[in-house]
Amino acid sequence: MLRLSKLTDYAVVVLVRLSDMEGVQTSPGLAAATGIPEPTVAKVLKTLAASDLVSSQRGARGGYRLSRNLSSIPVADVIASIDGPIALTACVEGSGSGCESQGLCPMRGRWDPVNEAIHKALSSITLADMQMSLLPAFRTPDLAHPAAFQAAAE
Amino acid sequence: MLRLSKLTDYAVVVLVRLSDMEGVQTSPGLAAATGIPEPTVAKVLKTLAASDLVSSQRGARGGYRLSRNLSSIPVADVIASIDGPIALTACVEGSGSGCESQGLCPMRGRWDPVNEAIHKALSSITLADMQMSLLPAFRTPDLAHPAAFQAAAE
DNA sequence: GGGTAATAGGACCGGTTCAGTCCTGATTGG
DNA sequence: CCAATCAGGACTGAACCGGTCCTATTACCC
Repeated sequence: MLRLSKLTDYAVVVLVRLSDMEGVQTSPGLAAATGIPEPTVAKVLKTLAASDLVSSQRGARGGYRLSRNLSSIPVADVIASIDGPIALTACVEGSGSGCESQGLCPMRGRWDPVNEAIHKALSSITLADMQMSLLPAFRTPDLAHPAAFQAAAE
Repeated sequence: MLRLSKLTDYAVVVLVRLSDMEGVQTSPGLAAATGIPEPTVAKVLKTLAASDLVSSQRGARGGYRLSRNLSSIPVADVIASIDGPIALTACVEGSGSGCESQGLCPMRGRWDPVNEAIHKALSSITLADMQMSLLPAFRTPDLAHPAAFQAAAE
């Protein structure tokens, strides 16, 4: 199957949760609220901040907040932020030399229409859509008792 | 990015090439025609045969042939054959016990609309579409001199 | 001004997955 | 009966990824 990176999954959770909370939120705070380990939440938030999906405030009393509304964030943006450009490809881009079978790669351009279709599909779904597809029980978590999340996650 | 398995890429190449050739083709023959190593071609064909995308003939003078026309094979079918069901997911299915955070997984069902959109997109594109998006030079390879492919691929 | 709380941005390690190969058996034509 | 071919699975080496941690840097607050 098309494997989605776990980090992307976390990113969606964190962003949705962030929209439920008021003001700036620290990464330890979000970790407690989501049940995701703190270092991992921090990593995700740093990546999201680099793509301007969240804005960050450094220093004491700092933290993160959404830089746009959930309905203005297509899931394509989140995937692109964490996993890189959306493209179904087997060719490794890091190699610099391109495909090993230089210029004769029979794949050249073959997947383009597929990628285009996928990108279009992912751009039409926003985080607000994903938020709504949750079970109601998880839509408005009891923020007064974040520990309940921790316990349940074990 | 959404990584596509290399085998799936090979599968598309082999299927398109298969449609260009007459009669049943052996896997060594297709390996020579595509420049893909023979054991790998054999593995791909076995998998495709298990999904009925190609039909196989065992024994001497046996081989493979397409079981449907290229325009009747959505790329979704090829991906599903090689990579398994099309679903963007971070949850590991092999685990049997499902998500570790039993029943409280905040993801539950969240990606469903996304998967649906992707599946729809991939079902609307056939191998015939991908064949056409090739550079003309590679559309009708010189089958009389398959060695040219081998040499160029090195 | 100094201490504390928080983000920024890497480096790093271990586990998992995957591409690729090979081996043994089953089937069929000559 | 022999040779050619597919079927199916085991195995290995390498690449990738998740997760953690460490060291700056920045800003608030006393």
